[in-house]
This record gives sequence, structure tokens and C-alpha cells, in this order.
Amino acid sequence: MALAEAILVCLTERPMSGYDLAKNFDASIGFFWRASHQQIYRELGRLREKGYVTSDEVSQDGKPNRIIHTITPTGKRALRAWSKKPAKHPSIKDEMLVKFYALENVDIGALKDQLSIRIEQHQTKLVKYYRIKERYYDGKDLDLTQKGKLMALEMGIDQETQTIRRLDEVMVKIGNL
Amino acid sequence: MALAEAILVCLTERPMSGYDLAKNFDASIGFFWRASHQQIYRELGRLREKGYVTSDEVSQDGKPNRIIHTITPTGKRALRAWSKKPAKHPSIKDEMLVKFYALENVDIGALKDQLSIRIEQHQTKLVKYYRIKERYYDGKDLDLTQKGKLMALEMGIDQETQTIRRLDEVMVKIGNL
DNA sequence: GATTAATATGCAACTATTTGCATAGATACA
DNA sequence: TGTATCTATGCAAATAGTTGCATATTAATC
Repeated sequence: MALAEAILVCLTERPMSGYDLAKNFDASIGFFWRASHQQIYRELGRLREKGYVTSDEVSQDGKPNRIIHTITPTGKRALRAWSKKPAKHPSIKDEMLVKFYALENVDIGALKDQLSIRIEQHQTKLVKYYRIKERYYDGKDLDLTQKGKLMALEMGIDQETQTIRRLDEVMVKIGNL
Repeated sequence: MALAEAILVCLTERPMSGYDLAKNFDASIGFFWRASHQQIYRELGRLREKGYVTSDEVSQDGKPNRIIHTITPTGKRALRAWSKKPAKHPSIKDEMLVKFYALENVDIGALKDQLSIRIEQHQTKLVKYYRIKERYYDGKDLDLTQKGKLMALEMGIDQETQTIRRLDEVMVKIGNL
């Protein structure tokens, strides 16, 4: 499972609490690998058992205690080993495409609504990506870590742009049916 | 879950055995919703319990008996009801993008290999799509069912084409690092 | 003073998916 | 005659993911 590795990747940047990780999964690495906070906490337990992270409780005033997780050298080695293994092809599961495939057995008006929503979601995502790009990467000197993140981000931007174009075209097509 | 519905969609075309369905999931609807034969057989049991399909054993000579599943009117109603519910956004889980995101902690040579493999896989898929398009849809009069399938197929073709272009570009980029 | 939101953690139950195994007849081929 | 492949079905275990719930502190707002 790559959830473990996605967490380790985040922790190479800096030690974090489960809460921080959950935020990160909402805002950056989560663009490529989604996970809920429940999943993250469970996985952190496993990573600790394997010795890939160490966890230290830190008391804060004004806020509940946090448990800060730090990647260990063993964890870093595991990450590098993982990187050499072939990446799994992402699983394909898109309900909306199944609905297009089943056009005759479907309420086309409802499908159009779903298509609109989908287009909006992709636009929102695209805007988010552009904001991150401008804020953290544009016109800056970048090290290798940042170059990788930017590359992933630009892949995301390209993908969203093309997806929006494609869905717009489909909207026109089902309008003309 | 849309596996149930994907199966029902297939069965609107014609009654099928679990084996036929598994083949279908490998060759057509599986482009939008992957499922293994184990999943399909289990789901068929559930659909039968709900009264969405009926199952009849048919003896064949020269081959093991088949169990033919037929969608019921209740099943068709369930399908139409499902079509009106908002489609879930597909879950994003791409190990390779996580590896790009984590460029500094990764073996870049190995990542390039994985990228090549990925490009090849998308090319294979694209060729498959084009073959299906030429064979079943090009220059033919199409009814609504077929139009829907063609639309889904063309979305697939567009997606694969754009993905290949994008990955080719990334290949150049990591070559220049 | 009460309520809401944000921070912070986690368990339990349920659902879904993957992987490995098991069975068995028929056909093709070396 | 053996072996591999195709047809055809399915169980069991392990892993992964989702949903609902539970707890507790503090800060801000009404």
C-alpha cells in the first residue's frame, strides 16, 4: 500500500502530527493519494510498529497535546526501496462514465446535472493548483524536492485543463442528442 | 457501490453468465469500472437476493454448465434510480505521482523505467480503443445505446491521448534534470 | 454564558477489493 | 500421454477504505 509511503514522504519534509498529516493530505499530496484522518492514524500506528517512524508527545499550551511523528533512517530506506518497485496502475472507477456507457438506461437530464457538477469540481481544483503554483513555485529558485512537487503539480494542472475541455465537449454532445 | 450497477448495465444488453460478464469487464465496461471475476460472482449473488436478476442454469455439451443471469424489471428500475443519484468523484490514487512528488527521496532511474512502462500501457489501451471504435462504430447508424458507448469510448480515447502526451513531456523533463 | 469552530486523537463496524486457492470438463498440441 | 489453455464457478483470508461515533481543549463569536 502506498498510503504508508505517502505518509513517509510527507515526514521527509518535516516531523508532523497526525493532524498535520491529515491537513497535508487535504492540501497537497492528497491530490495524488487521498486519505482520511482515520486511515492516517491507523497507518501511523503500523509505521511505528515497523520502526519507520518515532512518535513523541509534545504538550502545548492553549491546545491539546500533539504527537509528533518523525521518519527514521529505516523509514527512509524503506521509502527508497519502495521507489524502485514498479508503480501500480491506478484503479479505474468512474461511475459517471458507466452512466454514459449506459445512456439508454439512464435519466439524461440528471446525467447532465452530474456532468455540470463534475466540471465545476475540476475547475475548483484547477484554480487551487494555480494558486499553489503561483504562491510557492513561480519565479523562485527550486531544489530537487521542489522541482518534483512542481512537476507533479503541473501534471495535475494539465490533467484538469484537459479534463475540463473534454467534459465541456461532452456537454455539447449530449445537448445535441 | 457501482459494481452492482455496472453488472446490471451489461445485463440490459443481453442475459449473461458470470464468465461472460467477467469477459465484458475485461473488454468494454471495465475501461470505466474494473472488477475481477471473484467480485462479479459475489455481486451476482447479492443481485439475485435483491431480486434484481434471475439466474438459470443451462447445460451445454462440451462445456461446463453455465448460469445465465437476466435483469428483472425491478433491476431495471433500480438502474434508472441509480442514474439520478449524483455520481461519486473517482478516487485519486496514483503511486507514480506520489513518486514524482517525492522526487528527492526516490531512485530517479527506476522512476524513468516506471514512466516508460506507464506510457506503453496507455498506448496499448489507446490502440485497443481505436480498434473497438473502427470495428463497431465507424460509419454505422447508431441508436442511443450505441451513441452512449461511443461517447464513453471517445472520452477514453481523448483521455489516453492526452495522458500519453503529458507523460512524454514529463519524460523529457526528468531527462533534463 | 452558551454555542460553534478548530485543534487533536482514536476505536469500531461495515463495505470493498485483492490475492490465493480450489474444482472440473473439454480442447489443442507436442 | 501428458500438459497447457479455455471455459466456468466459487470460497476464504487478508488488506484497504469508508462511515459513524467518541473524547477533550481552547478560541472566538453571539
